[in-house]
Amino acid sequence: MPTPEERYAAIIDAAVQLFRKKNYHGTSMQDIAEAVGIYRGSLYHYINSKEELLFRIVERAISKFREVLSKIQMENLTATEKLHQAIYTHVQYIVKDQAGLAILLEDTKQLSEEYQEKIRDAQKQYEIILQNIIEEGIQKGEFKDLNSKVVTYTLLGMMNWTYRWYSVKGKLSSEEIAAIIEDIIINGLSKSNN
Amino acid sequence: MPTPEERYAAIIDAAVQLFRKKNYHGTSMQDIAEAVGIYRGSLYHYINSKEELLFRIVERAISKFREVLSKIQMENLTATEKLHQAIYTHVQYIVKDQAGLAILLEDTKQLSEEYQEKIRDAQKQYEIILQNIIEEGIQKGEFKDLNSKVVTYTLLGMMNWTYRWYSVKGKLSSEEIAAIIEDIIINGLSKSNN
Amino acid sequence: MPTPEERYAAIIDAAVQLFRKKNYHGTSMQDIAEAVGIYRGSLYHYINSKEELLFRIVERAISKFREVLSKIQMENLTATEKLHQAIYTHVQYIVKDQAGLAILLEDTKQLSEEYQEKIRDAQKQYEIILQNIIEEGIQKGEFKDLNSKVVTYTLLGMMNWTYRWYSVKGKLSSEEIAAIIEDIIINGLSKSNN
Amino acid sequence: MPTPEERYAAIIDAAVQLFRKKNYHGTSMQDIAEAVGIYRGSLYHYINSKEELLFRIVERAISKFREVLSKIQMENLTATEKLHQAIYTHVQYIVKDQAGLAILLEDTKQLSEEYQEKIRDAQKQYEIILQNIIEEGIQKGEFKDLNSKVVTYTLLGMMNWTYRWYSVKGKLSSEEIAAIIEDIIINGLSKSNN
DNA sequence: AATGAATGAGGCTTCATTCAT
DNA sequence: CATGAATGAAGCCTCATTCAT
Repeated sequence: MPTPEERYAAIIDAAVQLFRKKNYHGTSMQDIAEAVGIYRGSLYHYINSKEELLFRIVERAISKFREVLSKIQMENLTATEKLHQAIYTHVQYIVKDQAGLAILLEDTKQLSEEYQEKIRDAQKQYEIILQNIIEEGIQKGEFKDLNSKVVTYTLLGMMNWTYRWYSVKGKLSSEEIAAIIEDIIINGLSKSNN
Repeated sequence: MPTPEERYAAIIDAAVQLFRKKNYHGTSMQDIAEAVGIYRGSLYHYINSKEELLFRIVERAISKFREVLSKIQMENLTATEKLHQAIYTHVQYIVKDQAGLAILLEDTKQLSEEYQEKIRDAQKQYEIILQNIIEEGIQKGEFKDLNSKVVTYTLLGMMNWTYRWYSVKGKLSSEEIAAIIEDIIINGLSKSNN
Repeated sequence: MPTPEERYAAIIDAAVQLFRKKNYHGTSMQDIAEAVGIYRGSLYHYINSKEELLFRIVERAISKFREVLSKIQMENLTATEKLHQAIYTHVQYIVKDQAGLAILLEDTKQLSEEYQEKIRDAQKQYEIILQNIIEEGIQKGEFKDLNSKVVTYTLLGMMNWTYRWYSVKGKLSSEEIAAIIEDIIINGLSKSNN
Repeated sequence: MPTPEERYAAIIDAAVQLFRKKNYHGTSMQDIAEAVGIYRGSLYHYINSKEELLFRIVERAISKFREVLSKIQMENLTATEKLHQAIYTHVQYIVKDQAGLAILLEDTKQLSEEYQEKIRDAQKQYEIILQNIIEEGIQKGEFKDLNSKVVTYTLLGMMNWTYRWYSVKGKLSSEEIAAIIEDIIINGLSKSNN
C-alpha cells in the first residue's frame, strides 16, 4: 500500500511522462489514472483539477532553475565564472528533468491567465538574473559589448534546446554538453580564437 | 466572393494564428470557422480533417527551411560563409513566420505516428545539412574540433529560440539578430578574441 | 422533420414535465434528450446549459403572471373588482401551467445568484402590485384595515397552493376554484356574513 | 466528546439547514460532514443513507403537525373553536421550523416511491382531519356550504405559504399572523362583514 | 458551395458509499 | 467510533465530423 505522499508523487510522475509524450490536452485523466493504477475519480483525492496538476508541474520545473541561479549571482565571482556555473547547472537540470522543461515550454499556454502570469513572472525573473550576469561581464570588460537581451536569449536557446535532443541513451554527460556550450559562448567556433 | 484558393489560404492563416495562440487542441474547428467567417461544416469543403490541417501547416513551416539550406550547401563557399548565409536566412524565416515554427515545435506531437514521422524526417534532414556544414568547417580547419552534433543543436537552439522572444514591436531587425548570433557562434563573447 | 423552433419548444416542454416530476437536479440532460428523441449533445444546439434551460422556464412562468396583473391594476376599477380579476386570472394561469409554477417555486434555488436575483425581483414586483391593490382597498374603505403584507401573502398562498392539489382529472374548473377563493377572501367562511 | 445521540441530532440539524438552503440534491454528504465537523465516512455510523436522512427529516416535519391536530379534533369544541386552535398551532409550528416544511414541500420528490408514499399518506391524513373540521362546521351551520376540499386546500395554502415569507427578523409573532389568517378565513376582507 | 442540425464519442469532475486501518 | 482512500457510476458539456437541404 503506497502512502498518500507516494501516491501523490506517483500521480505527478505519471502526469509528467504523459504530458511530455502527448501534451496536456492529449492526455486524459483516465490515462493518468491508468498509469498510476487507480480509478479516475480517485485522482481527485490528491489534486483539485487537471489544470492545477499542470500548474504544479510547471511551477516545480521553473522554480528549480530560479533557486540556484540567484545563489550564483550573489557570490563573489567574475562574470565569466558566474556564467560558467550557470551553464553547468542549467544544463544539468535539463538533463535530469527534460520532461519538466518540455511541459513548461509547450503546455503553459493551456493554463488560465492567472496561472500563466505566475509562470511568466518566474521565467522573467530567471531571464533577468541571467541578463544581469551578462551585463556585469560587459561592464567589467570581460565580455564584448553586444545587445545583452539578445545575448541572454541566445544563451538560453543554446541551453534549453537540450530538452529536445538530449537522449540518456547517448553517451554524453551533462558536463560534456555544458563544456561545449560554454566554449562556444565564450570563445566561439572560430579556430583563430584561442 | 473569395475564390476557393483564397478561402483555403484564409483557413490556413486563421488556423495558424489560432494554433499559435491556443495550441492545436485548444482550438476548435468552430473557432477556425468563425475566424474565417464561414460555418463549421463548410470547412470540410476545403480540408479533410483537423489533423490534416495541422499537418499542412507544419509541413509548410519545415519545408521552407529545407529548400534554402540545401541550395546554400551546394554553393561553392567556405564553411564560414555557408554558416553566415544559413544563420541569416534561418533567422529571417523565423521572424517572418514565428507562428509556423511555434506550431511545428509545440504541436507536432498531436499528429498521428505516420504524419509525425514525415515531419521528423524533414527535421532530421535539415539538421544533417547543417551538421554537414559544421563538419566541413572542422575538416577544413575553419572551426574548432568540437562534437559536431552538439554544435549543430546548439546553433539550432540559438536561432530557433527566437520564435519565443522576438517581437515585431521591438526595434531589432532579423539581420541585427542574425549578426549577433553569428558573432557569438564564430567568435564568442570573450573580449580577448578579436 | 421538426423545425428548429418546434425542437426548441419540444425541449422546453420535455424539461418542464421532467423537472416537475423529478426536480431540476433529479433530471439529467440524458432524460430530456430521450424525451425529445435526440442525442444528448444535440440539446446544446438549442440551449447553452442546463441552468439556462431552467432559467428560461422559470422566467417564462413568472412573466406571464406579471403581464396581466399590471394591466389590471391600471384599469379604472374598484379594489374589489381588481381583486376579483386578479384571482380569476392567477388561478387560471396556474391551472393551465401547474408545472411552470411548481418549478418556479421548487427549483429556483438551483440557479446561480445572478439568475436568482432576476427571478426574485420579478416575484417581488408581482407581490407589490398585489399588495397595492390590497392597500387601495383598505384606503378606500372597501377592505378591513389588516396588515397588508400578511394579507397579500395569505392571498398568494391560497391561490398558489392550487399548483399542489389541482388535478385536471377532477371536475373543478379554474373558475369554480377562483370563485371559492374569492368568496373566502372577501366574505370568509362564517355563515353570519352575507 | 458528544454522545452518539447528540451527534445524530447534530447531523439532522446540519442536514436540515443545508437542505433548506440548497435542496437535497444540491447538498453533498461532504457538506453535511463538514458542518458537523466530522469526516465523510463517519456519517455512516449514524445514518444508513442520504435518502434515509431526508426521509427522517421529512417524516419528523409532518408528524408534528399530525399529532396536535388529531388531539384538537377529538376535543369537545365547536368547529369554529377547533379551526381557531388548528390555525394557531399550525402557524406556530411553521414559524418554529420553517426549514422542515420547506424540505417537506420541495424535496419529497427525491425519495423513492415507497418513502414518498408514506409521506403522502401522512399528508393525506392531516388534510382529512382538517377537512373533517371544515365539514363539521358546514353541517352544524357554522360555516357556509362551500366545496370542503377546496376550502381545506385554500386554508392549507394560506398557512403553509408562511414558510416562504416569514422572517424571524420581522416583528410579527406567529400569533399575529395566525390572527390575521383566522380573521380572513372566518370573516373575509370585506368591511361590510362584522 | 454553404448551411446548420445531428451524431456519438469522449473529457473533466462530483458524488454516495464502502472498507481496511 | 473515526478516518480517509478508493470505488464506480453518473453528470454536464464540448467537439470533430457527417449529411440532408
